[in-house]
Amino acid sequence: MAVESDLHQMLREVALRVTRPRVAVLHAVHSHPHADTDTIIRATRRALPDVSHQAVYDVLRALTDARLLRRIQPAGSVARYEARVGDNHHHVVCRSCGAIEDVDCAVGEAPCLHPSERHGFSVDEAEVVYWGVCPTCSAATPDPATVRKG
Amino acid sequence: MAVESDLHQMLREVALRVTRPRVAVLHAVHSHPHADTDTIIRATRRALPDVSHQAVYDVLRALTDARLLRRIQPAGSVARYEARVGDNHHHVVCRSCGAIEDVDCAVGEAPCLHPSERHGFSVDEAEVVYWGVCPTCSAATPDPATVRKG
DNA sequence: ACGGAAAACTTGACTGATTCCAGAACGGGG
DNA sequence: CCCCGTTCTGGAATCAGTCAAGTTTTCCGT
Repeated sequence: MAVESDLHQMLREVALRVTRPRVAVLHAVHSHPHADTDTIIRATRRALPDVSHQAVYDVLRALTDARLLRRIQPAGSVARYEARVGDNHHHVVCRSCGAIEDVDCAVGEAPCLHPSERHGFSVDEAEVVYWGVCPTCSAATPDPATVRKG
Repeated sequence: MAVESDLHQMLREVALRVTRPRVAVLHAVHSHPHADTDTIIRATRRALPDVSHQAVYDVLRALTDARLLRRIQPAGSVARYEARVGDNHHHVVCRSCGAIEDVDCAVGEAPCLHPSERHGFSVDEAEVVYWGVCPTCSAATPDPATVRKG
C-alpha cells in the first residue's frame, strides 16, 4: 500500500494542505477498500486516536471533491469510499452481507454510456451495480435461488 | 392510469388485503413515477387525508416486497418508488435536481448481466444508473460542469 | 526559523429520513 | 355477522450525516 510520503505527494498534487487527519484517512481508505464511514473512522483512529468524526466526514468530502477518493453508495447501504479512481470500473454487491468487489468494465473504456433513449439529458457517466450473492453467503445458505418463503 | 378496481385486483393477486391506504398509496405511486416518500405521503393524503406516515412506510414496504413496486435509491438521494416492475429498465438521473427518467435496456432483455470478473458471486441483476444533467437544468446553468453538487 | 492569515479541526448539539414499539382498529373468510 | 390475525396509529428511538462557533495547525513570505 502507499507509503506516507506518497500520500503527502497525492495531497499536494491536488492543492490540499497536508494534515495529519487527511493522511490518516487517506491511508485508512487505501487499506480498507469499500469501507463505510464508521469503519474508516475506526481505522483512522488507530493511527490518530483523537480525530473527531466531523474531521473524518470533512476530509472524506474534501478528498472526494479532489478526486482522490470515490464515494459509492449502493441502494440500502451507507456511504462507502474507495481509493481506486480515474479508471472505469464497476461493483458487484452481495444482497446478503453487503460485501463489495471491483469489476472491470466488460465492454471497454466507456461501456454503457449510450442509453437507448436519453430524454435530452447530457449523460457523463454510467454506473453499473451487479447484485448477487457472494461466495461466503451462498455457502452459508445452500442455494439462494431456491430459498423461498415457506 | 390504473383505475381503482385494477388496483384491487393487483393487491389480490399478490395475496394482500385490500385496504384504503394500500389502494391510495398504490394509486399515488402510479400517478407519480419516481416520487420520494414525502411526495407519496402528500399525494396519498389527497385521497385519504388522515393516513399516518407510518402507514405509508409500511405499505410501501409491503408492496415492494410483493413486487408491485420497485424501490430505487440513487446515491445521495432518498428512497424513491416506481410502479413499473418486471421489465428490465434503467434510469437517467440529473446530478443537479435529482430528476429521474426511465431508460429502456439498450442491449436486450438481460443486458449487462455478464461482468468480466464476478469474484465467485452469483449475479442476478445488473442495475445501471446514467448520471447527467437534465434539459431543464442545463438550460438554467450555462456550464453544468462548474456546478457543485450540494 | 518566525509571524500571521487562511484553512482545517474540535466540540456538541441538531436535522431529517426511517424504523421500532405497544395498543387500538379493521378486513374478510367462514 | 363474528372473530382472529393483520394493519394502523402516534410517539419515541435510531442512525448517518450536518451545522455553527471557537481553537489549532499549516504554510507562505520574510
